[in-house]
Amino acid sequence: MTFTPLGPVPATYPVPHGAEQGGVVVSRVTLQTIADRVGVSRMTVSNAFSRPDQLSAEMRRTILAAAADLGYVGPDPSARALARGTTGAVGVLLTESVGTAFLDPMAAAFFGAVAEELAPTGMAVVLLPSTGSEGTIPARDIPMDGALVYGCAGDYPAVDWLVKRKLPLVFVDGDPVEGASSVLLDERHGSRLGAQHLLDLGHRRIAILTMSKDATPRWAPDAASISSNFVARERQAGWVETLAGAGVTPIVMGVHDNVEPDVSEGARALLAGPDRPTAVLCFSDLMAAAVVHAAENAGLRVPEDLSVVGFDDSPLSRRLRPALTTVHQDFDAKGKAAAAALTSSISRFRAGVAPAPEQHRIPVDLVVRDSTAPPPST
Amino acid sequence: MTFTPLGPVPATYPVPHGAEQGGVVVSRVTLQTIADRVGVSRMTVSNAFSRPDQLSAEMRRTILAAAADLGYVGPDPSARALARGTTGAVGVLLTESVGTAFLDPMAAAFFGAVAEELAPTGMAVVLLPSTGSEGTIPARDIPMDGALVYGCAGDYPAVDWLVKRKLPLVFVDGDPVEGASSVLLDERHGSRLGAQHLLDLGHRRIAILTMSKDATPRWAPDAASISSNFVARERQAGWVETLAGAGVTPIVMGVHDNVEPDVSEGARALLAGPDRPTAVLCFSDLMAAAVVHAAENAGLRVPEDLSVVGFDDSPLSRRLRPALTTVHQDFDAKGKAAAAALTSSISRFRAGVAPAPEQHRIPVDLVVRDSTAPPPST
DNA sequence: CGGTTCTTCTGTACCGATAAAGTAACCCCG
DNA sequence: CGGGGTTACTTTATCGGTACAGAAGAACCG
Repeated sequence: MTFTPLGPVPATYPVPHGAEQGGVVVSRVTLQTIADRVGVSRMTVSNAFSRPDQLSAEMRRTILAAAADLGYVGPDPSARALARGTTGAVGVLLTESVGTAFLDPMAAAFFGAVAEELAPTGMAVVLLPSTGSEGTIPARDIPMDGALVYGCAGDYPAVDWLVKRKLPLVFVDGDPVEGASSVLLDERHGSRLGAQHLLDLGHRRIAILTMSKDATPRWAPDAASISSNFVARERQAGWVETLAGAGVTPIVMGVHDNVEPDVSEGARALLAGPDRPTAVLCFSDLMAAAVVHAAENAGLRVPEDLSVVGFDDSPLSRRLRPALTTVHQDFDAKGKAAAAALTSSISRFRAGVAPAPEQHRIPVDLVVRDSTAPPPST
Repeated sequence: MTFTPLGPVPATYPVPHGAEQGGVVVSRVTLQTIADRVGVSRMTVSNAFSRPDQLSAEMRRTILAAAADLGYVGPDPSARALARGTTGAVGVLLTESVGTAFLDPMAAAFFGAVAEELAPTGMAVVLLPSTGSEGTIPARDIPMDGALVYGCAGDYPAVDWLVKRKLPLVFVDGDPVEGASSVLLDERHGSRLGAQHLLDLGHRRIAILTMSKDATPRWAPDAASISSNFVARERQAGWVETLAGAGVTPIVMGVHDNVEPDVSEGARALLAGPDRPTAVLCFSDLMAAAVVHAAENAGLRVPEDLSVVGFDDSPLSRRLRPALTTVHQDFDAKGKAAAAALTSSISRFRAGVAPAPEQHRIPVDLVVRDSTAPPPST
């Protein structure tokens, strides 16, 4: 085998497309550069990096050495993405601004589980800001092989782009689009358990603290003002159904975002209102924590004067004093299921096989701790 | 203006590269397809999408209509990335497995802040699993315009790939490589404040609960076993320095990951050990919470029997009973600074200007709440 | 009315790779 | 010694765009 001797390399700062840099034009190192240097075809160099079984070990060593010498890192990811038709990344779309989504510990934990589960496949997760500006729309413009839609109402514009791109999609905690896979919690069952628990303890004056469409906390007696969010709707249905079965009509308070300070304000408003409840069913542990806090400030004891039920069983709920009675969800299982559904959907797509939507439903259960008790005996 | 009439479109499921699908070959819709249909050059169609000012409004409408009719969503992101040399995504590299990183509320909040800050520029954030398998290494293979390196030791292999790629980089909470920007907390000052606070209260038997290299909690009297992590090193230095100034030698306990259940085990071990301290300086609020919990279980009152100082001032610290004395850090400012440094670095790079590393140092301060008091008077 | 400047489109030349088919040399074997 | 099967490369044909330098005609201007 013959190849030209390896010379030194200009050590100038390379810029995209070999543009000018400090007066010196640096041509970027590509497969061809290496091919020329070693005296083989470009394809052989490509194979040295991407398909080692296609060439002799010796030639591969030679090529890799030349590449290292030239400061070549590996095939350009963008070019490879175009040529191969895959990018090695999947998107995650969030309804809320990405910032607030990460303030929700359950959401964060979910992403972690997804990313973790995806890591062995070598896929990275892209967070898609729903609201790109400057004319760029991430859901439309970012290269990706598929996407997870987390907690989004189906009518969301960004969801539309993803659908139009015909990307493999998995909907998590939200209404799925027809023909796509979904991973949902058994929300309604969970909220039924919570409501039944309070009824069993003897409570009759029960409040609900949940998500609403409005920007500021407000009384939300009507279904219309409940958040159009799938999760909020399902939980609401479970609570109202169960309470109605016992002839109880709940007081409903809605807040806009499941983050501080919204939840605290909502909790305060709820307890300050007329006809104070003896128990509160909360949309999340975060809200439950806020209610406990507000109760403390109002001189109420939990659970003696006020029972509080959370939702999620986040790490927070165990740390809190009193430890929170809450509905447990397995975010790890949720993340795993979502990641698995997505990868299977992507491989079907690549193989040119028709999509086969999967519907996963993650079970939940009630964890009774110290924040609930029978109502005061007044 | 003339153009051919618009006909119907085959409604078959398109696959990458116009591959075969159920026996029918569907050629993918590209700029050329639209150009042919409308009777203009491909370039004009490209301009209709990417540079509206380059053609008449009327022509643009016509083209967009034809595109919509053909089910064309927009220029293919991968192809565009190759041609333009930019991808619209920036990476975030984490030392830990991505999963555990998201269990740390401060880390999650930081990403949120970054993503939020980046959203207006239309950039998406890619989470890079440090350990891709199957021969793919995300740090090397994912298309991106720059990256944030979060809390990574400088000798990390994935960091190496990023450096070799000559991507614009910003190092956050970790040793920066030469020539790159960095965003760091004033860690040492923070830990000094915490230590001084305990000394001022009169404590002399003080323990440190921090990160170590070992997989299981253990006594870590020597500097060598402290985590090689920049943050751990800096905080340790601040604590030890300050305590040494008062002639106090701390008891040091190290845990491997800043997540449950590691921290709980470490806390338990610390309090169960000989010569129990009257105060503990913790690496994080999470650890502080674990110490408070462990103290409770051991029948100790906080702060009467044991003072606890956290680090981070996470939302948790305010909720906890007793509310935590801790070192406040502004993760929002950190995220904003990191995002800003990265975008500026990227635009320099694009312009072909030499990099101008920025060094940001985010201030911290001590927040005294209810978890610290003078030592028991025994 | 000739010259300059817009506006609006077109042509050419990449961007940096991969897939699939083709070719030449070699090896084994009856 | 000719045919089938490997191995090790090379050739050819894309992948789907964008940048930039024209070109042709309309508009402006003193």
